[in-house]
Amino acid sequence: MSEDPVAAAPATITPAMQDYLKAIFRLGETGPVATHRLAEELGVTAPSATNMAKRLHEVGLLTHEPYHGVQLTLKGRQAALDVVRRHRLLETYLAEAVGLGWDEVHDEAERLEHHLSERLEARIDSLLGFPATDPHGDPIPRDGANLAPGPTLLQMPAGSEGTVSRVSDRDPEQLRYLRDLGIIPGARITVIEHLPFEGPVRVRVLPPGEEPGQEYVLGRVLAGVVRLAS
Amino acid sequence: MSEDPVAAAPATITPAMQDYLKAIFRLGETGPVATHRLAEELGVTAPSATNMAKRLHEVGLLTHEPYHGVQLTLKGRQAALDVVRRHRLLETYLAEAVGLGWDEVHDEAERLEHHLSERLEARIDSLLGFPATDPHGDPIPRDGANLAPGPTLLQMPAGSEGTVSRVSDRDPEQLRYLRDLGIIPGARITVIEHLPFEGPVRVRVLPPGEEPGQEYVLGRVLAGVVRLAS
DNA sequence: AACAGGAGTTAGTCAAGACTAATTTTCTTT
DNA sequence: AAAGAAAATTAGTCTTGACTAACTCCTGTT
Repeated sequence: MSEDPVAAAPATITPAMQDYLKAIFRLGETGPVATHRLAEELGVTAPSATNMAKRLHEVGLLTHEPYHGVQLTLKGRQAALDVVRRHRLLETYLAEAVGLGWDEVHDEAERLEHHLSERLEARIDSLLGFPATDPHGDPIPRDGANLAPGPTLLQMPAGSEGTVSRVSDRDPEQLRYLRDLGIIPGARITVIEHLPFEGPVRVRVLPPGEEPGQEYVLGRVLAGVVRLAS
Repeated sequence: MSEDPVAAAPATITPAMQDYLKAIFRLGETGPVATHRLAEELGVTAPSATNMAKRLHEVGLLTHEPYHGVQLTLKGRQAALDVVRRHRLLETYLAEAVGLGWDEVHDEAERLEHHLSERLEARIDSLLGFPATDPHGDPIPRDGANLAPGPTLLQMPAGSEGTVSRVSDRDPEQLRYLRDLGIIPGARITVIEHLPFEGPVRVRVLPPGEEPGQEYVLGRVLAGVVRLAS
């Protein structure tokens, strides 16, 4: 009897968890994040980071490959975006409506971001006129969609599953090829494994409507062009 | 070496401690507070309350006479007033500046009150023009000064008339109901009669600005929650 | 190919704060 | 004055999230 690898929704994401997710999001734009970098970023010891990594892995917010760093799952990425959104919205509000200095807002937002209800978040957003960026010019994520175009298959750890959101439209040849494989927006896709030495990616594809699902191996160029919904 | 009986300043007062102090302050206007009342108020079990009482005693925020309840020390009372002040200031701000409804502000303030920096507290106070009372009519403590609450409708004899000074802010349902009746701070109210056998109370209400006045019958719970200016 | 040193993990501890179960005090009622 | 009920406490457990100490894995040198 082992844990479900496709872990259920975490009942609640504690403030500490939110801080870790946010830090991983910030550090992890390009690949896995080493636990010691995480520890350093958060000002905790290395074992604390490992420990939290294990727990976040268990609730399915990230994947933790022992000795090789952590990577957010789609769910984890969404949760991180939620926190970043609240943080930047608060910074904007504190600067514009409350009149705090732009050097003061970060610390205040850091304390409040974990305790903002959805109702209050929405109200502040609307009072500010749905701003696109915070006072430092950083974009404020909205609908989980805007900030990032969504990760490519290359960036997703083995085992993760998601829905294809878009496919680069540059090369008609590529597009036709991918369409023949059923890799089109809306298709469900599972990353089975990354083959070693910068190798290709094995995936299982479930085109919308079709059932059995089919396995393919995609070269890195192709895998880097397919993005999942974030 | 043992603990100093005249305990030193507690390094930090945790959010949980703040909630206990606030509840004791609210319940303890007249003498010691029984731990089971405290537990009930906070929605925890009796042992949890006893346990926290012991810890707060150790850091000198209250005195705990085993089997005979707790009482705030001066330091504890001051800490409680700080929390109450932040709570009521936040309620006022959320209602006046953010535009939340008077039945919504309590819950939001409850979440944020533990994470308000002194800087932000002072800024909000000044933005509001140093208000004396919150939207429910409760006084906002300042410099540790506090005020006696007026009598409730239950305590007023038939025939007496007065102005509503404050309404308990605990239950949004109650608040909406009372507001619909025009029972808000500033309304004129006359107690017509107390119905027999612990019965409800008949009152006439004159909301501020409105004229004719209207008669209602209030259950004892509701009547016990509406206070008149003293 | 061995190995040093750094990164990562395991094991064990601690404090806050909640819980249940069992026990003790105090109060009320006959 | 004794019995029961109600209130309070003790004892022991659990979870979260941090820590130190000790061990293991990985990698870049020689």
